[in-house]
Amino acid sequence: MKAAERIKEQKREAILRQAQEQFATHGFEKVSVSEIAAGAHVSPATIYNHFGTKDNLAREVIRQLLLSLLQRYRGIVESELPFPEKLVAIVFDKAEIAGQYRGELLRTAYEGNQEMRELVDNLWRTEFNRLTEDLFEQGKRQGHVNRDTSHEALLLYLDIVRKGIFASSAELSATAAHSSLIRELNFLILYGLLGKEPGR
Amino acid sequence: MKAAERIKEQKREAILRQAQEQFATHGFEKVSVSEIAAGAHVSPATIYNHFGTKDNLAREVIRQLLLSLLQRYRGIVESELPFPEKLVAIVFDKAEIAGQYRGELLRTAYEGNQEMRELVDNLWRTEFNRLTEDLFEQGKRQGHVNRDTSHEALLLYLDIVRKGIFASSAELSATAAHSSLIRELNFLILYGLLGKEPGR
Amino acid sequence: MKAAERIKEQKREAILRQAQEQFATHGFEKVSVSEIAAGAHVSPATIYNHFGTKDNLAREVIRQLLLSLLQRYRGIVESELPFPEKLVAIVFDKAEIAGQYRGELLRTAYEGNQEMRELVDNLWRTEFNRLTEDLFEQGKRQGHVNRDTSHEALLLYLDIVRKGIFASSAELSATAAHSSLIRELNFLILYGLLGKEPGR
Amino acid sequence: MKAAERIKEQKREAILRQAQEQFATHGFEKVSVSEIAAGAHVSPATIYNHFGTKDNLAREVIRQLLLSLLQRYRGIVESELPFPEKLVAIVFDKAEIAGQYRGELLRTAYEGNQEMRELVDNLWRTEFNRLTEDLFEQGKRQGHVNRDTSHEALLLYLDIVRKGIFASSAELSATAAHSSLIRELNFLILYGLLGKEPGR
DNA sequence: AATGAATGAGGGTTCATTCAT
DNA sequence: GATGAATGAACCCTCATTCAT
Repeated sequence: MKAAERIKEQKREAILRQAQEQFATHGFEKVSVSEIAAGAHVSPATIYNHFGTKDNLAREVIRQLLLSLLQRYRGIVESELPFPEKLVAIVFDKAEIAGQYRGELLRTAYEGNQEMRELVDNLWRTEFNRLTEDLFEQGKRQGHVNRDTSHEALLLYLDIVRKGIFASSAELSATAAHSSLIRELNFLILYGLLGKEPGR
Repeated sequence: MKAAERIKEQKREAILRQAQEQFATHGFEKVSVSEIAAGAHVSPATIYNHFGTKDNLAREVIRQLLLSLLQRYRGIVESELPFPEKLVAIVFDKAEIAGQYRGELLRTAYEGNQEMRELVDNLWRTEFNRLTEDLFEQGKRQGHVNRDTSHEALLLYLDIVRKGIFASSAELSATAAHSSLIRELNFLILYGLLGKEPGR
Repeated sequence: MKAAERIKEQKREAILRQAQEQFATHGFEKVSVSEIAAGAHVSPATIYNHFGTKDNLAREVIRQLLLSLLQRYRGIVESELPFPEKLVAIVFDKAEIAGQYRGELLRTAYEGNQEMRELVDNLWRTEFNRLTEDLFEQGKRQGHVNRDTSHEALLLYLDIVRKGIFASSAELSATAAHSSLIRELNFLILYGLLGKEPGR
Repeated sequence: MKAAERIKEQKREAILRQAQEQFATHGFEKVSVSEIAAGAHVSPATIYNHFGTKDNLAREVIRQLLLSLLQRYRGIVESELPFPEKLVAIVFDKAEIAGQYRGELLRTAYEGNQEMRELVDNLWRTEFNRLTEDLFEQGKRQGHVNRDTSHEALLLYLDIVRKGIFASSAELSATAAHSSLIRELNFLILYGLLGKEPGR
């Protein structure tokens, strides 16, 4: 019995891995269940036994993604890094790039399903935001961040930059070698278009 | 004969208008050619006479979008606004929000077609970038922008922030009323997370 | 244009004929749209262009059946036949046998669709019943039918016998040759199990 | 070992009970083997171990049904009721209503299987008919039934009325309260549309 | 040049059935 | 003997695309 369960679990994960990969590469609509099945060396019917619906499969992929994202995020926020480096780490966290397609996927999953909405709301609007507030509290306490700036605005800016980086990830990875460009980009994110580095 | 040509042109534009609208609202995959045809009071076959392919239609929609975008952009860059306001105008240009779905559309169009790729590359990487360089040259000349920062990095940052704002446009429009939040966001974009406004 | 419309109408009718035939022979669930399509020398997609849904197709089949049934029925009731022969004609009307499967089909169509329900209710409970009442009024006036028997009961009995004959049509047609058996059956329907023919 | 066999028998019967119930409620095609399995707290594979095929299961259900029907029928025929009441009891025997769906089931089972055909033929055309002949012999001996009417015709009429009542069972149960209607219906079955009750 | 009808290819999904455990 | 997992085949349906008119 143990062996059978292990095999089942392996298939389930193969399916999830394939789905995650293909959705990320080609988008939810462009990937057929048969393709995922083929990629996971499994019959389409097996996918339905496991997840019931293509939509459900997508939701499960998102759930896993969000959870792993949260874990990485918490790891960074609670690490011993200096505050500015935490910011940079968060903004560039490669794992997030896997979430590039979250926009599209989330819309599909989020709009179609009450349960999913609750999961995302709970996770994102509670856990993520709480962690981010902790982070900026640190930043303010250590004098890096302007005390007058509201948490709301900080959160929004961080989110925008992250999303923009996902959306640009193709170009970014193309120029990844130009580490000097990345350094400059970091600088712009931290000090803005018009800002000047304190010490300069 | 003039009349016949005018009618033909009107149909073509009705199709493009419908396509642009529906793609933006429901996404490329979710809109069928028949739906566009119905919306434009035209037979599906007519769409094929004009554009040959659904993908081609999408490409034409994008082409128009890019061209109009470029025009608006040029308008802002060559306007008489003070430099920081130009930046803000560009970043928030509402028209861009109409292009929110470009991500999805572009993928479809860009990946599938050599010609399209060339168009986008020419337009974006040439025209847009040249305009943006002009802009930052202004900024540097007027002392707003650090001379040491490369144009490449400035372009990238600007692009990231714009894309991030598209991706967040739902949340943004929800909180549009909170103009104080928007003001703070502007500040963060211009002066960064750690920066301090010169005069403060 | 006329030719095209004629061809379309021919295809539509070929589909309906095939559907009616196959549904009657094998039942709604056992017949696939592809089979009907093959039988009508048409692509499955064409069936969907014409009827939208397998259920809808079934509904259309029923609608036609009911309407033709009503017409035959009216023909009999309003004919010049003597009253007892009208009864026999109605009970045995061969066309009704085509409706053998109405039970199953009707359930599917009736339960699933408001519009259908209204059609059936209107046709059956209004037209059919009115005609039947006319019929029995004749019978009572001519002294054939007991004035004390309610129309409701007469209707019900007639319906039961008709449905029973559909259900037994296989056996009946097997013994159709035995016209003496049929004559006896007529007698039983008219005078019952215990009844005695007036003149005997 | 006795215990093991008893358990096996219990499962078999649970499966049959579930199958009978679900087939009667939703029809053969609409019920999946998995649903029956779930209802009987058993794995689908167990059903296949016991019955080999969904069709086989249906046949077994029918076999049981026919046998129990036969028993009830024999009970009525051999009872001490007066003849006319026996007729009424048979015609309205509620158990038959459970067989309402026999039409559909029988078609599936009967058409698909030689063995089944033989069973039904044996049971129905032998046992049932013999009992019915006994019944009408009683009726004739007691002077209720016309001696000139052939057994064949009496059998056929009885069958027709019974089948018609199944087919109308929905409407009948709807008006079940109107016992006066039922009384009238009985009268019509016994004395026909044109007949007159002897004593009246 | 425009159309309406027709279709091939493919998509999501279900289910009777099998098989290793 | 019983099971849960897996699957092949089929089903209903959609849609980009073509073609006769």
